[in-house]
Amino acid sequence: MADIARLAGVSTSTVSRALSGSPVVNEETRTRITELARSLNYTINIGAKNLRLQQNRTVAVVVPYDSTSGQNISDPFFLRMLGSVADALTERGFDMLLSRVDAEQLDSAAALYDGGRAVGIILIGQWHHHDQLNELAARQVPLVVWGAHLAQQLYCTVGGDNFSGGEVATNHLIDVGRRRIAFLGDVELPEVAQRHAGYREALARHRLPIDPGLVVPISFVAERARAAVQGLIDRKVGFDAIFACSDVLAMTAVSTLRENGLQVPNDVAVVGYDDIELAAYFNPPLSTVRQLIDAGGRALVDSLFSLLAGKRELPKVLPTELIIRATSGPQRIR
Amino acid sequence: MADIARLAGVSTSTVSRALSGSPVVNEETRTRITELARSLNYTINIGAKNLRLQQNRTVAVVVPYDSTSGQNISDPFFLRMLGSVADALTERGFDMLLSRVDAEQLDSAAALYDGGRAVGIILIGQWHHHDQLNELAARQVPLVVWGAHLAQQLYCTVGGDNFSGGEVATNHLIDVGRRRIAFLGDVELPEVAQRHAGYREALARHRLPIDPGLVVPISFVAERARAAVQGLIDRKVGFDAIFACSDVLAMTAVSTLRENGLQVPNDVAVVGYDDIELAAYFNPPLSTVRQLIDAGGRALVDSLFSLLAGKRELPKVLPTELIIRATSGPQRIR
DNA sequence: ATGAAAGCGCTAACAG
DNA sequence: CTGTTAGCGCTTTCAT
Repeated sequence: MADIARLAGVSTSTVSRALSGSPVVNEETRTRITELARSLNYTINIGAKNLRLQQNRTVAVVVPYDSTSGQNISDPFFLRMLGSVADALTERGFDMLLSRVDAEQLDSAAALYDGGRAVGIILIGQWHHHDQLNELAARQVPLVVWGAHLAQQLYCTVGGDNFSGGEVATNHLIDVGRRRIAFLGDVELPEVAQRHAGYREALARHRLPIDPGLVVPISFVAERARAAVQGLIDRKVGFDAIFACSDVLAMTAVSTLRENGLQVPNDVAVVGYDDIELAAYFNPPLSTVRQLIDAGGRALVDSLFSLLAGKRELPKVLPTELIIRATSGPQRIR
Repeated sequence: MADIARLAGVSTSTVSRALSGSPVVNEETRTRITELARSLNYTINIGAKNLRLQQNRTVAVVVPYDSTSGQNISDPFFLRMLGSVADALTERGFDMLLSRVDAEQLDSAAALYDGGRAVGIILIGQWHHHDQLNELAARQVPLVVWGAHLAQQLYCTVGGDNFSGGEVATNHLIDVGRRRIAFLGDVELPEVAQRHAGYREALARHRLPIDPGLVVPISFVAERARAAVQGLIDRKVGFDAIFACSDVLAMTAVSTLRENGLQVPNDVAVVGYDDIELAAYFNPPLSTVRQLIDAGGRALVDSLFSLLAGKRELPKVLPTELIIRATSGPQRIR
């Protein structure tokens, strides 16, 4: 900037004013400075500007990784949510700092805020870290989390209606004549727990027994789903439907069933969760509970900005919708 | 920091030294200061530190979006590549600034570098912007691009061996008895163009005719693939195989074929590209050309750091591997 | 072992 | 309309 000033024969103040489009600076001088800056590929140093102005147009988006369970960033749902948040942030003219932090040390995510790196934090996936998140919120860290709304929760969440999603999916499976419905998903995770509650509610309403042997606790990793479904078959638990907590799990389940000579939906009906793009093109097309990904990303960003504006932001629950395709047809009588 | 200094009864210099672990500061003072900082949730202001030190540990990762073609960030391959780059950067202790910039104005990506926001740029997807990228490289912007290696290219690329990928896939389809192989992909894109060259090479080597009517130029969007394949069928072009330039396109194609009463692989064999996780669980399991995503992300980051170290970095071509599953079996004689 | 002072690149009073 | 000056939070000589 000093260079530009020297070359233009003015002071740095004038350059600063010209470049920020201040109306007070002479028209001719402004164009001269602007030209000069462009020709030198000069851009304002945002770091210095931020320091001076005590401002910041960056949001940290944190995708925790669980080093122990090998939970990584590869599930299409989370990845798409990331893209959706990126778009919403871009629309508002904010930069996005993407951070992978160890889930055991979420405080290090807060450091991005404490250190002035970002004005707030969006966390994608709440996993097991309810308490840590509450601590951050208690410290007034501007924070929005994609996940389930829990009791005594101090932080703001945005998420799908997991209870209803689980309920609607299970009701549907019962409607098509299924009685022994397996549940695939890690019930330790708040979102999955609520889907499981919806699942139990639907069973109870229809006076169907709840068999713990039908609940298979697996994380969102395809390879584990294969093993889990194989185990279900080998143990001869007896089941005529699967409700899986992600489409990837559901597709893996279908594939494993077929390898075992079981037909979908004739022998076993399957419903997934998320409605990722490929669900419609799967064979058979996958019945699933749709989550509003784009609306979700936008809502996360909206909530964060409300928070920053000093408003007390309530958790948001987005509607889910059952999409009935071919994997959940009625049972064939044989 | 001034607060800490006051509370600890020392000067800011001492606090700075203590917090950066300088050996010169008194043991007792250091612990006192460290404790104080922790209890106040104080973190060094990285912006100010960077300004003073003229350094920076941030890399900008740019995912261009093509507003005209509706090309968005949703293809699983690009999303996973993003995750892979994020991991590689995290390992090196660098932050990742994720930017969605309009593909028509890639210069704005360079602004992140010019403005000291990032030490370098990783661009995921070269699309049609060869010339713009060359300009940036000519300006000495540290830049690494995921894409195809082109002639007279000044910037550094990392990419798969697209020619070989196209050739191997096509050879395989010919080996299983196919003669009329449709090509699905936008040949205007450098990567796809090279796959297409490999495709032509394989056909030529087997003295098979190259029918331009079999080339369907579509971008990486599932919905378009459905229309394209439908068009191929309606026009009665006559084809017994499809080579698609992404797994999403391939899966959509399989789905569309089936809707039209065509069997895969009996009537039409299909080979995809990328080998995304779901390819193995598709029905039938999808034959595809595997790209090394994790190695790719790592290589992008490695190349950028070499560049930053002042080395002249050559383009890297990663091997691809044909994964034969069930969608490319031999043609059934009827 | 610690403090005082200067300066990284920028902006915003305040003068002129 | 433009220049001078001070200071954002930090590190680092140079003294003490």
